[in-house]
Amino acid sequence: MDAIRGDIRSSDFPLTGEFLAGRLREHLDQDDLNYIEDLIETVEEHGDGTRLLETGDVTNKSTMLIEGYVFRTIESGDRRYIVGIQVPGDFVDLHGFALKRLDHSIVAAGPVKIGSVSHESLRTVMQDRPNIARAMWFATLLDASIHRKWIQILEQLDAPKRIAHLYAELHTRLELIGRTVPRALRTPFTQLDLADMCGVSAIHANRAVGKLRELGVAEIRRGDLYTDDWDRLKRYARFNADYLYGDGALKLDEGWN
Amino acid sequence: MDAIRGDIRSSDFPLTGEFLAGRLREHLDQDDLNYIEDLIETVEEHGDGTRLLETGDVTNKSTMLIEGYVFRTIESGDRRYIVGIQVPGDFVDLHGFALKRLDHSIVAAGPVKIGSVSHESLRTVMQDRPNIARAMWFATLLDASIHRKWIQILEQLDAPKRIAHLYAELHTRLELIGRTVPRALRTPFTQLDLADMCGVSAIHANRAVGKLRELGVAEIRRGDLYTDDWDRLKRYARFNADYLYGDGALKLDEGWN
DNA sequence: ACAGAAAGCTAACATGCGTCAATAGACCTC
DNA sequence: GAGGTCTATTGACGCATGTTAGCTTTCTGT
Repeated sequence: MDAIRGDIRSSDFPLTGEFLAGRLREHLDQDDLNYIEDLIETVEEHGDGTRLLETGDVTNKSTMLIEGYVFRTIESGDRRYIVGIQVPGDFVDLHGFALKRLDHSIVAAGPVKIGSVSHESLRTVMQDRPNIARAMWFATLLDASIHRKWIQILEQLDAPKRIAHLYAELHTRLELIGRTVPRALRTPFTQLDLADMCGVSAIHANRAVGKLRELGVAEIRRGDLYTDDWDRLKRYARFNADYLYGDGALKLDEGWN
Repeated sequence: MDAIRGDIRSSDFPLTGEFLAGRLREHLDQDDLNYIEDLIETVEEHGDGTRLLETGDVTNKSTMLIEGYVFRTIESGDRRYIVGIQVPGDFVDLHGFALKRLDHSIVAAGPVKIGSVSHESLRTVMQDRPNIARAMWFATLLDASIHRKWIQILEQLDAPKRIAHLYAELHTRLELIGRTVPRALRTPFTQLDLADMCGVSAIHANRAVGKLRELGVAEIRRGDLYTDDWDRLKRYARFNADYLYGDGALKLDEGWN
């Protein structure tokens, strides 16, 4: 009830359903997808920077991102560190269903549309729809796999390559939900956002963006990336998409329940 | 069957059960713990550096660490990046139960003792013991929380503080399973291991260890850390244990099944 | 159209970290 | 206990990144 804060611009409009359940999609049939759509009880829009969930919050519902991007952030000192990004179709706080309090905050990156599912409904899912429950567990494991990749990226790459890798990852994730356009990737990220994702200062993020431009790898303007050659960008960033399990590596062959 | 490689030094000896199920422990009763102990079908010992599981492996059993430490590693270029550490009582590849292939490797850090649970048994657990299934899901969510903290640490701290934070985390995790000694924390880590965890060169890890010594924060000799003042070390590393959910933040108050 | 605010850009200098080279200490094997 | 190997250590130099300061461009609201 109080977990969602910020300015609500409108609410209660229809879901497209087009990409609903995002990466869970290929593991589920139409019946499952309808079932998930029915779980969503309320839909809201929020503006840029809205703090949707706060570190330490105890929730009684979970949030699915329908439109836009959100950041997972950890605050320390007086600075913000971005530890993850979610794209449409992702549940942003499924872990809040099993863990009492949240270990990080969720902040809107640009305008967002979100749907809410009560934990009570999720409990019913766990009971009645093992397929969907399994797909949801898969989704949290996929988040963990992405976290591990981010750790490696921070350990291995310099700032320009980190930024390139970030966009490469987003491009692949958006491809998986059919949300890409040919030669660009549009985001509302500022250079400060990029800096907070890459663990560098805003000024150095600016240098890094400049280097990508200079090298001809990509042109980034106000968050929007333009490139004629995604393959080159991905090679430059040493990007390998395996960790995103785009081929649907959920074990469904052997029913558990 | 072939997922476990390396030199097996002995096998088939009794479990102590003392810390069995590690961080799951406080969420389970003695009956549950006995049940888990019975799940473990084989116990093996392996030497330092043994590659227990390989990126891309498809497994039909999951591994619990009983003694020692293991690294989660991602290899890229010709270098190894450590993206996580497990301590006794942790399942190291529960995600291999839901995901077809593994996104990273598991390598023994020093000598280890591990137990194996078949995925067939786990399927039975999911059906018959919702309490335990829940605790296992919790364990994978806790891993994700630790991953997020590592991301933040890499973004925020310099090398000396990263090393201090690493030992602070291990100290707290070992406390949770009753495995600490007063003024020290013994590990088999080399400075190269520390470097691969912190994303710096081995030489810089050496400088960082030197700085901790110089500052009087801690003395690290061949992986073993000595300090008279854990609080000071934790303050120096800006360590806050909340992300480890040591108070047992699993939502058990409302049964799901 | 204008003014203020937010975001992007540039330069100069300090520090963290990588690399190379060389040495010293610890452990292992015989 | 001698030799070899792995690990730890030190110094010199260069690049990556942080910090401060100031400036320019773009957005936004009126």
